[in-house]
Amino acid sequence: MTEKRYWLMKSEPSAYSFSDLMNEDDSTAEWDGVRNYQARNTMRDDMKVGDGVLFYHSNAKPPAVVGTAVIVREGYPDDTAWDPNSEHPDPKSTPDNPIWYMVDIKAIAPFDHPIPLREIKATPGLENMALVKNSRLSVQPVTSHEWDIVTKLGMSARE
DNA sequence: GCCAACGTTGGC
DNA sequence: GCCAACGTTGGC
Repeated sequence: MTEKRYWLMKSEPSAYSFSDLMNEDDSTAEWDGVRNYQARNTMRDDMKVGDGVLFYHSNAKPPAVVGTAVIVREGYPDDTAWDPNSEHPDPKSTPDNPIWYMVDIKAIAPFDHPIPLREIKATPGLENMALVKNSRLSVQPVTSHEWDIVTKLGMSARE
């Protein structure tokens, strides 16, 4: 039994929001369309069923962590890559030689209080989050300590 | 293998 | 809308 790990995944809410995920059958969706090698490697090699996910809204007002999700299927080829009608086709990727991978995630719960990036930057213990350090990575690791702080902030009732 | 040009991300 | 940071492409 390996230790449960934690991740953060970004989406622009205008393209796909946490509410969209909640509205899927079984609150579950394929996380397709990722075309970045580092994010690909994370999904293909590192994410395991049961790992926790912070769902982050980028390019939002304000940008914020808005809820939690869980990995329900481990990395498998992203078939949208060889669909010319998909949003991110990549003719170099084929069923025999897939380049891009995806996972399935399932929504757990929206935060009572979304945590804006501004607050993450100002919270002791979160200043080293990949979100702050490398703001462009769309799938990134989160430490268990960071997970505890963020979920506690997000789920607790505040004045 | 270097690196300039270019495209994308994403906060502000 | 601006632009910094970063990744990718492609000429050489």
